[in-house]
Amino acid sequence: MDAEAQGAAQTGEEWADVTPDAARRLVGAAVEAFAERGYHATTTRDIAGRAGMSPAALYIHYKTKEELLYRISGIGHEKALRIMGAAAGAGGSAAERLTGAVRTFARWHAEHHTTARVIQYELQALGPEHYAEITGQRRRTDRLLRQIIQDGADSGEFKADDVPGTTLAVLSLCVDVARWFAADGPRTPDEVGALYADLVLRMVGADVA
Amino acid sequence: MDAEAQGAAQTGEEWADVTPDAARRLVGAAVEAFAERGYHATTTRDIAGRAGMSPAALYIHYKTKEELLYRISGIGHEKALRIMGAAAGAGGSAAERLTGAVRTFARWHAEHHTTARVIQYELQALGPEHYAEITGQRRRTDRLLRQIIQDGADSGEFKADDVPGTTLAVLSLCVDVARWFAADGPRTPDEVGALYADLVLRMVGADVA
DNA sequence: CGCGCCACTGAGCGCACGCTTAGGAACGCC
DNA sequence: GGCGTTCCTAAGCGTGCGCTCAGTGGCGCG
Repeated sequence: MDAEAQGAAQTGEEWADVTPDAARRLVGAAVEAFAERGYHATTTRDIAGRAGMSPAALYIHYKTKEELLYRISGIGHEKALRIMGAAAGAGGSAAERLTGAVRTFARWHAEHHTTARVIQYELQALGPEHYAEITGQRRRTDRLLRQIIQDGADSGEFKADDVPGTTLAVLSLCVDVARWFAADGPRTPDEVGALYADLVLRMVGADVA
Repeated sequence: MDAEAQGAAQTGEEWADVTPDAARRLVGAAVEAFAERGYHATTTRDIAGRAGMSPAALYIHYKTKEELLYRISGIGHEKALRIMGAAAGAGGSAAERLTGAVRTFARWHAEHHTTARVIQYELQALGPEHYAEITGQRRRTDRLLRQIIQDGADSGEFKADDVPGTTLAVLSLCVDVARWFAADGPRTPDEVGALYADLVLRMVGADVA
């Protein structure tokens, strides 16, 4: 499965590598609840209920409610990092790599908008050391994208005066997809990815095909 | 005071038209607290404490904690709508109007990032009818921006294939400033406005000066 | 069959929440 | 001074939270 296909594939089992089964169901239930109402407005009773368990069962698998958020954030950000890494490591011109990166990154945020919402907008609920760890993961993702844009600027392929600023804008654009995207809306994740890749290529001053 | 200056001016008294004084202090305290920790993680005791009052004093001026958020959202969105309206109503080409709109809108979200954070990311905490009302205000802002982009597309000034999609992306970009902007960061609100105006002009395929 | 193991439940602890109520200080007005 | 109004506080009510713990059912294993 190449980087392009990875984003769209298997919406079904996003948490496949969480075991045992009960722990996985809890993660799924928590993501749903956190995305819908926010971390602080979600109760452990609600999470356990959605997973078909009693409230006490949650604490067999996770020490606290915060640890659930931490696990979700870790797995989610790792996935985001892998997507960006695959795009950055692919061959081709800077424009081709940027197109791939934005298309898959934006598409992932649309496709998995519930997970993305949680990992992008509920981070502040993490404890300080967990927060710092996740922030580090996020910085690595940023760096990969910045390097692509820097490459294009260096080679003259892009006309970007402010590489860090442009990187920030591109990431911000992709991440914010998680906020507004609705599964029953007029756009498919694929369409969002294509639109955003096109818009971003213009932003960096590449020749649009 | 013209539309361009309006955004940057008087960071000090953002809530000048809230009276009496105690009600205004409560709004200020609530915005600070909501922006820092989120609506649900903020307690009425915390808000009252920041405003230098006892917890009970809050309920003299506001019926519930939710009403505080509603008032903040209403005033904030009205301000955002006025900024966009001033830019849309200004004279000049579509490119000039779009530049002004993005510059002031993005700058406002940077300058007032605490307020903006609350009104853009805590809306879901509102009750259903308050939420619907605020959503209406937001749709009016969207429409103003879309019209500018549509004008440019119609006149051939812009090359935008997907006007609603481009509008969505531009708004998303500006709004998300509130999420990442830090007052002690490397960029001033003016710089953010200028950078974003430039990036957006490229996005719509206008000739960049 | 008997035993140990362990995921799980029912009941509930202690706490902090949103919000209420009774009462009082400060002030304007006659 | 007497009185009403406005704005506020101290105290606390009822609720639902995150989390705990003693006990249990069902399973694998000899």
